[in-house]
Amino acid sequence: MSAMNNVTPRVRWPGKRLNHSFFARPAPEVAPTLLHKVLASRDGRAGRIVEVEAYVGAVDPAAHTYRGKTARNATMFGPAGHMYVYFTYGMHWCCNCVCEGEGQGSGVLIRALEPLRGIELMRAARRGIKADRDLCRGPARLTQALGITGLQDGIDLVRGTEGFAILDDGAPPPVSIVAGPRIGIRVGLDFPWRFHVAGSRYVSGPAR
DNA sequence: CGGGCGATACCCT
DNA sequence: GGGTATCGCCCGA
Repeated sequence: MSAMNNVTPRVRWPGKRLNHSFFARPAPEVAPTLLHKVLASRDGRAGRIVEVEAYVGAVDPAAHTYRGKTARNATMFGPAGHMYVYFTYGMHWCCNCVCEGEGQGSGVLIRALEPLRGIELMRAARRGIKADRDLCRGPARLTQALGITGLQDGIDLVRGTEGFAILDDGAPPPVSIVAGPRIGIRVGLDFPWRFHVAGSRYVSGPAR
């Protein structure tokens, strides 16, 4: 019984993993195509992506990478398809997928999920919050629901060998996508790089 | 459903 | 030392 050291159950991915070239494009191009894809954990938790924001190094004053590479943002300058996880407001983790190519510092922040699977695990991770709607509505809520922290900074979402992956489960793309300014920033408001599924109850911010 | 407010620790100037 | 890619709780409607 040498497998006793791994306590976490591993389930089959509920979809097929995306390939590297999907992420190797400019973030504002990748972002809307991530809607209706699935962010999944190997322990069975999964949610459909319904809201994202693109951040682009060098030209985007709202991006963490705007002023160049630092210890905190190093992952964003790495290979596309990896996960950049950062800590904010003294208590919250948020996750992005790195886009374009190495050295660019661009990526897509995942802002909200519609819970699909492992909902009881999500509820436990979210201190028993009852409403499914509130489990993953917001970038820090979804990381908490899926168990994502700084430990996952830099993991490969394409190979999926480190516990998390982004999948295509065959769901059709959204019928309608809303683009607008990003949330929670003071600069870069002229870029319409927030994208969400029109009419989704699982999107953060004021309901449309 | 939406606004106001406090909590919190790390990064970078 | 200032600012932060936020959240939960409270309140009123």
